[in-house]
Amino acid sequence: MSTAPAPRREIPDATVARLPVYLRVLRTLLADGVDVVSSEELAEAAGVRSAGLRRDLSYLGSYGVRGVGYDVARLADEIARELGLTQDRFVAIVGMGNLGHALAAYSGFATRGFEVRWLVDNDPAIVGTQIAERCVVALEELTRQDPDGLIVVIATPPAQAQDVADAVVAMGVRSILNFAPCVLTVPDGVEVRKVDLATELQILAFHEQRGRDDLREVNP
Amino acid sequence: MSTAPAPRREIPDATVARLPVYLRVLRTLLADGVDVVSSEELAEAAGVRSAGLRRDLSYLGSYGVRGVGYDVARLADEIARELGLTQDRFVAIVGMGNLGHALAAYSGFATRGFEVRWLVDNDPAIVGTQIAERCVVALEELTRQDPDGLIVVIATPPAQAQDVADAVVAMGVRSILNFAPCVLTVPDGVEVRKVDLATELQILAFHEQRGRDDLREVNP
DNA sequence: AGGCGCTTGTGAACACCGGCACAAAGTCGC
DNA sequence: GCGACTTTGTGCCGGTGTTCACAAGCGCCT
Repeated sequence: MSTAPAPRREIPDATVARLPVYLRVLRTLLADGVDVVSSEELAEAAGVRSAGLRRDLSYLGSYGVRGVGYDVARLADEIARELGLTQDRFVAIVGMGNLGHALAAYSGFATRGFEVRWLVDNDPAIVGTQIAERCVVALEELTRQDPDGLIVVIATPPAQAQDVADAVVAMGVRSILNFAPCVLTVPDGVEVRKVDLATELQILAFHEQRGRDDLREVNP
Repeated sequence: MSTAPAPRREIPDATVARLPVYLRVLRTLLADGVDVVSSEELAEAAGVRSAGLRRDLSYLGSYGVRGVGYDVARLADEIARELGLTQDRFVAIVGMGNLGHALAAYSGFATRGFEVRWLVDNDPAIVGTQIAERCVVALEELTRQDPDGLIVVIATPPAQAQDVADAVVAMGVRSILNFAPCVLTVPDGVEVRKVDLATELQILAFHEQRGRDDLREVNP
């Protein structure tokens, strides 16, 4: 089954976080008919330095050709394989409020290889209705499904997020994307990534203030 | 107006990214009537180690009392001040598709001190309509406003994101939160943070695959 | 066939960050 | 007033990530 000798190298987290960006850029290039790209060009398009890009790619193996560059299609395949996108991945969105609703209708998941298969809510008034051409089910229903390759997106109010996390961890889910502004406690082996919109704004606010203060120092 | 001598210390990015979390936890504690908290308790609630928390807070100054802990209200104020939340901050959301729509209706902004003041779209069929009790305006209208303290959220399709960024940078905006899956190029002094949902899923997919591979090694 | 120019892959130095462990400093009880 | 206890703030170190700079390798041209 394995097509390559599997370098089985340890890939740093920082590199893993950038691989999806490279993959997106590569697929854009592919759609534009570009078949070879240099690290300089790819780095420019991905918003990183070329040296860092080459080091990132070196963790995957030696897929570049010196004096030429990287084969776009080949490199895209290798990154997709490393990210585990060769097998099917499914998404369940829990919490059909404003955000969950928007995520259910968001087309960006499907175009990047993720099928939104379950929409979940506990409000009896919502369970059974259709959202984005999919039927909303109760959490109990979800927990009876196969957790293999399933990623759960939590878009509930913060008060219910931990309960949802506990339930899906119990059914065997090991990947959670949390939009609720709260800290989730999960056992080892379960990966949680959080997206907190207000936090992002506050980080921006800090930098904007610092920029203004710096300006004030030279311009009192 | 400055109550403290302004330590003017350099705060590491990693610390800045955690301050909003501390602030959120502190305000929850405050609402529960807790007025003093130890680094151990606060770290537990924030999902970090106590030593790291103390180091983070030490960049703000010495606001703890040895043998006792931190005054919750005082510490929350200091963090809010450091994050620049003492002055009013406004948000403009550009792109009223699924995501923009949900963000406009999302209550989490207001509760964390950000007022969504402008909703923007270029579709003439949408401009002038009401979303979440606010009138949608054209991008031209936004660029005539005062950029001071304004944060622009880009929720357009990727093809238009760079144009929007160029326009708001030209009007003087220095903080952008980008939801479009593309790289934005901006001048120095402009801060861009990106939130890419598909990227987050791909990172989770990688870790899930790695976990499965690791399992296979001991369980062939 | 051989040299030349271009690009990759990586060794090494550097900056950053997280954690341990402990001294400094404050409170509480008597 | 003083000693014991508690908790903060920080010096130090190991690991991680990033950048520079260059040798190695590949294709092209003559």
